[in-house]
Amino acid sequence: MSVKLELYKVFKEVAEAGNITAAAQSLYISQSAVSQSIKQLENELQTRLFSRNSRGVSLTGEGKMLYEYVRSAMGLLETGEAKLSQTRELQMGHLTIGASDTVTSQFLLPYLDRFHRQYPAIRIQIVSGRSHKVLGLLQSGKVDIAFASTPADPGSLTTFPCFATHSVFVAGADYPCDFDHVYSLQEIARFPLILLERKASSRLYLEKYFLQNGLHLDPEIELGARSLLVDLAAIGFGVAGVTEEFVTRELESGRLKKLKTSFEIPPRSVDLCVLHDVPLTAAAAQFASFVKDSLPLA
Amino acid sequence: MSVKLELYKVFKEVAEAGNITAAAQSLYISQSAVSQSIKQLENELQTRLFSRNSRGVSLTGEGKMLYEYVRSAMGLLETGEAKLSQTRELQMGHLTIGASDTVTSQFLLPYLDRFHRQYPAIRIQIVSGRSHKVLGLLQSGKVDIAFASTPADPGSLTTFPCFATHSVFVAGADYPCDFDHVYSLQEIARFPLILLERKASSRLYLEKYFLQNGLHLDPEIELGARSLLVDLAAIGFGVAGVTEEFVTRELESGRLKKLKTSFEIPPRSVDLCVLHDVPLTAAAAQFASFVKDSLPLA
DNA sequence: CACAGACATAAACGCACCTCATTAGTAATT
DNA sequence: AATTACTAATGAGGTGCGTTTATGTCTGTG
Repeated sequence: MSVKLELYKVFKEVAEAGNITAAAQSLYISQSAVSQSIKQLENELQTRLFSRNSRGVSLTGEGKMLYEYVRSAMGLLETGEAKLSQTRELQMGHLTIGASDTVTSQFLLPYLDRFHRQYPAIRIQIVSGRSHKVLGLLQSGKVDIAFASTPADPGSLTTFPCFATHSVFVAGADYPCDFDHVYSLQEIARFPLILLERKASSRLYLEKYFLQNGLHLDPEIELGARSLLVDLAAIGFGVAGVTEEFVTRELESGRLKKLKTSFEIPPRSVDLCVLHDVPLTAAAAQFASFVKDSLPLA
Repeated sequence: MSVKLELYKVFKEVAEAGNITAAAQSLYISQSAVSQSIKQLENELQTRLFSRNSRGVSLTGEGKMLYEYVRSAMGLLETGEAKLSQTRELQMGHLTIGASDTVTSQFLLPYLDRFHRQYPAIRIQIVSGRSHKVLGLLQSGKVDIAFASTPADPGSLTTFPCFATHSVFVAGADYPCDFDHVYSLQEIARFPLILLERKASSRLYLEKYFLQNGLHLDPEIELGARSLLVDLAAIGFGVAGVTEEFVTRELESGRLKKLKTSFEIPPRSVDLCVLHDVPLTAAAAQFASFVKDSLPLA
């Protein structure tokens, strides 16, 4: 291995360009320099690596063989450097996540915990907001990564389904209804309903589902915050349409009870969203990996 | 990958020596040079790779990680170089030859035998086919070297006449003709003729020759394979136009007999063909030399 | 405290590599 | 056939850069 390694860099470039002049431009050096380098490499290896023809150069059989090794070797060095820069950046950087409070507390907390434990030097910032708001923040670069319900138009986003949410109907344990009865859509619609305000995506989703079945949802009460909704349902104000995953605590404690239904509203997915043309910061990439890797491999 | 690759060579040596001074000796450069190289590498990667202590240096965590990549990469380059030198010394590699079955068995066999005996590590592959087919294979790089009847258009080929073939007319020993009579072109043309199919180059050559003398060849029987032609001629079906060199065995055994002719069809040459702008592999060059060197120096 | 051994630093040197300029071959124009 | 436009190769010369030499600094050791 006495060959000057720089020559391999040139070799690789020329092999890929198939053209010394073009390779020289890629390398930001003169054509002459590249030509000399190739000549030198061929001398040192005592092997013809390229055949010269009028439209450029092409690898000989031996050249092809060597190229495979060189390409792999360069690849290794590159990934080595990449890993290095990643770990370096994970020792000083920040990560800004856009997600709703509920998603954060119900789904993300364990990942945030682990991530912070492993990379204590990374400052984590969480911007709360509903789906369409955090997607806006993502587009404008205010957050590195966002969690949102599957957006209608993917646009410049790359989405990755992470968590499933199920819409269910609940009521306070004392509410005068039959918790053993299996309710139909119509029966549910006739209850005094407690729903989130109309701009909440889960509310819209629910409405859409009922509308597809010819039913109009006419809530008794509309609320802006999920906690209020839970409170009102708990004191027996009516039947609340909520996301099951966000009221697990209340269901377990018995404060709320789920109504049996004859229908099942298709689950909605909370997606990890990133801008599809902007490379992630090391921290963001790492956090995304954390989440993705721990998902049930659907 | 803007890092100067030479630095990795130094890095690897230092990592393995665990000692800058020792590494410098291994690299046959000064301690200062090594020290500066490591410093430069650490700067360019913006990462501490070694921790300095009084007895030398040792890799940091990041350094260890990087070292694995560098070691593998260097290993690849080394084995690449090794393979290259093996090929150069004909200790390995392959040789792909395009030639017709007849040329192979009548002309090439002894060379193949000698070559394989001398360079047993070279894998030899022979692709069979007619002249224009193997020339196509040559152009497309499927074979390193081809043997074909002198092609009409040399194009990007370099050809080298190797073997001469003579077109003659033969018949079975019992065939009712006068084997002492000297036949003219016209007389030959009047026989019931057995010829190869029209796409065979030897057939075309024969036709062309007769046409130049104002005669049209109208064969009784056309065949695709030379062996069939021999069989039919042997059982007295007619007079066959064949290449003398390909029926030597039958002529010697007396199964076929040659008709005397007043004319002599100019011999055709089987040429060794290579692409004129692509350097040969070591194996191909060597085989070509084998063939060329043993020819009667015409 | 002096000494040895290891790495870091400074400065000057000299060559390898680069740039520039020209030559030369081939293909595709007209 | 002459022209144009590619290509790669070659020659010459200047200089950036990695090297060497020399010295400094730190740590552990007798």
